[in-house]
Amino acid sequence: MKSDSSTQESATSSPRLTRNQQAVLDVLHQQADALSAQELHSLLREQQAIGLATVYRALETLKLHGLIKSRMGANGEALYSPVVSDQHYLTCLQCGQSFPLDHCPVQELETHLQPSVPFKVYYHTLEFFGLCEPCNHQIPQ
Amino acid sequence: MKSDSSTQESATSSPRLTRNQQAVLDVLHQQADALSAQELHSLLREQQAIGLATVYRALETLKLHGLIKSRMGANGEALYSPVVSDQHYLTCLQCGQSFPLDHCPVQELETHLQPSVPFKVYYHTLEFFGLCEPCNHQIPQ
DNA sequence: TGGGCGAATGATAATCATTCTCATTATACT
DNA sequence: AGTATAATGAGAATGATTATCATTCGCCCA
Ligand SMILES: [Mn+2]
Ligand SMILES: [Mn+2]
Ligand SMILES: [Zn+2]
Ligand SMILES: [Zn+2]
Repeated sequence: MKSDSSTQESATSSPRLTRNQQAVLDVLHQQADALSAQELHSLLREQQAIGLATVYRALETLKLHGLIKSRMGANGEALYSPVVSDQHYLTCLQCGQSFPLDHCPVQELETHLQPSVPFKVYYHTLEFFGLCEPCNHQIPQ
Repeated sequence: MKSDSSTQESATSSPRLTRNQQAVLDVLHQQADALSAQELHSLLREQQAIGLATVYRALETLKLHGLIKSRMGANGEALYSPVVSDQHYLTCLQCGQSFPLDHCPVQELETHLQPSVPFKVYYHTLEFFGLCEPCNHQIPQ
């Protein structure tokens, strides 16, 4: 179970990925949940030498190629995941916990989407915010 | 059309807002587009003395009360808007420009939502990412 | 009406994820 | 091999957001 240098298909034509970009993408594909850049860096370091800046640059490139997406974590860090994982969450505004939805409510909407401007859609983000059961009770007032 | 100190109704029971929290909320209601915390601070300063920290604290409180929501701007700053404005965007991954959608595709979905866990939903965020027409051509490869 | 107290505020420092710089190294191509 | 170009890493810089902490405000009640 290692370096699948096969993870390629995407929204773009033909992404020529560097070894590091491919390594980042592979780790993201191996993980069940979204990872922060720094978590990614730690995981990658277990197998090879790589700088943090390179991880950030790889993430930027992969995102521009429509291969990965990101959402904002509770503590102000971006969480990255492959575009193919169409996963959404209920997120608590108080404690930051995220509860996964069991299916995407806008899957087919994206294809039917009729933008008023020409635009090439790679992916979407959808998230519901509110209060989880415990937090809903201990809210002041 | 000015300072409605009446902007109150929300998802929560009875939000007792401070003068500053109300001022922040009022400015957000007056603006057509989402504002960053620092833009808000500048606008508020035109009418009254208020510290930047207070603006951030007001935003946090208003968010916890389900009165406002935020999305990540292109340059790493959070953009705040009232929850009542159900507006979504196509955002370009390359240049950061945002193009508004003309209607929300998940409006009624939110009410029908059947979470696997008890959860009080205040609002949702939905955004489509990709490349705008100009950027789609000048992408390397 | 004045005192007391907890919440709110503001100035400022601290935090910390992300980005920038720049010297070095790998890669592609002839 | 030799050169041009892109990628990399270490570390410094950036900048939005948070934490501190001393001061002030709003509010209740004797
Ligand atoms: Mn989806
Ligand atoms: Mn909506
Ligand atoms: Zn919670
Ligand atoms: Zn663009």
